[in-house]
Amino acid sequence: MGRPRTPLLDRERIATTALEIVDERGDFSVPQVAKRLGAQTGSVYHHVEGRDGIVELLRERVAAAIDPATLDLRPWDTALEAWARSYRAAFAAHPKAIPLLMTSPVRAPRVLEQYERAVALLLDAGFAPADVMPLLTALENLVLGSALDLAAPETMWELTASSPTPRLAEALSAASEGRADRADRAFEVGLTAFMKHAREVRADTP
Amino acid sequence: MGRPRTPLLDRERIATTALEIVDERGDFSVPQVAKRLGAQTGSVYHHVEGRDGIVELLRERVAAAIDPATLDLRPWDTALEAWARSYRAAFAAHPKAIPLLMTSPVRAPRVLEQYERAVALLLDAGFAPADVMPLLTALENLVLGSALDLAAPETMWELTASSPTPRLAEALSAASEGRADRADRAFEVGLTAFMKHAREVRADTP
DNA sequence: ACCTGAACACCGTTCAAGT
DNA sequence: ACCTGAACACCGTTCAAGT
Repeated sequence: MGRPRTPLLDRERIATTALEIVDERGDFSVPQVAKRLGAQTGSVYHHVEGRDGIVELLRERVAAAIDPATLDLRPWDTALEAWARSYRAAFAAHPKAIPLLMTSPVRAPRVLEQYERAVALLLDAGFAPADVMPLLTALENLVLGSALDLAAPETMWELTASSPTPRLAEALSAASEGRADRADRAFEVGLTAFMKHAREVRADTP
Repeated sequence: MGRPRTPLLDRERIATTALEIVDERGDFSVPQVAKRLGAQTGSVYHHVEGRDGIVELLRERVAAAIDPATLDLRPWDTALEAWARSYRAAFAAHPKAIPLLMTSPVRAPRVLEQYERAVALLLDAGFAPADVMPLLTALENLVLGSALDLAAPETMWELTASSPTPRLAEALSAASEGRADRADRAFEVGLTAFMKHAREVRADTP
């Protein structure tokens, strides 16, 4: 046995396969990845820092879909809003992966760089330095919270006869149907609220 | 062996022990719970629907700390804001448990009942039925997203020399120190924005 | 009814041994 | 350098057998 002529594994293929499995099943294991690539479980550890390393790879993969060009837009609020939408869309493309990726925030260099540019955007727009991080963190919370909603089970609001909830039923039927639709609308509400507040904070900055 | 004179296990003790372990280690296993209660692993399955059942128990436990009396406050915006704060505080009391509980939303009868009352609060305050669920879902996203932030690792913004981020560093040093503090401020920003938006939506409702 | 003890299939991780 | 094969400690879950 030993080493094959052409390598079976590399970080690229491991990440692709793991994401494939997660998209299908909502989770993955190292043996599953290895088997799908025709290798032994142990071999994976020569390319990647354990299971956690693969998860981090997935985080970077998904985050790579965030469009950095949004931050070139002007004025600042158009840019920030477009960035937030692109950020959420990147996660929405892999709904089953969201619980796995959500545990810790994306801190890959590529994303850190975008935060750097988002900070510059706000500072150059006239925001007070002390206001910038709380605003960006709140925006990140909004994006991740809404993405989590996207991953929630479909029968979220199963109304049982045991606990009567007539007003909730009324509000639910008045809302549009479909869970993606519902999640999208909630995101829009949150984003609208955030952007409006951000504009006011800037207007109040001397 | 067989059955002891006084039962070793019940749902109550299983939940308490599991939460204890999660608070300490950030995760738990069925064998760990059993061992701490002096029982065999298999015995746990006589009281609880597997590991997932225990997680659901934890969700209910943590959610039980949400103060329902907040929803009795008036006017409606005071009530809604107090409820959101209590909701988040319930999760904040068990930061290490958050990633475990976040995967699916709390849908225990006790919490569903509170949503029923929150819906009634908004309907009675004059909100349009179609606006209520998007608003409440957005508020839930805000609470959960901010709770997730609370569970994030401490060294979130580790700035490496490899990718220079001077503006980010500037914004970070201008913000107050401490991760809990930072997370709290971001939550306040989000909550302020949301409440302001909700008041405007109501004012625009005929 | 409640628990034991053993079994099963599956993990994540490490490491000597091979080419 | 890259992979195998085997090992280790640990899972979640089921179930006959005991009292």
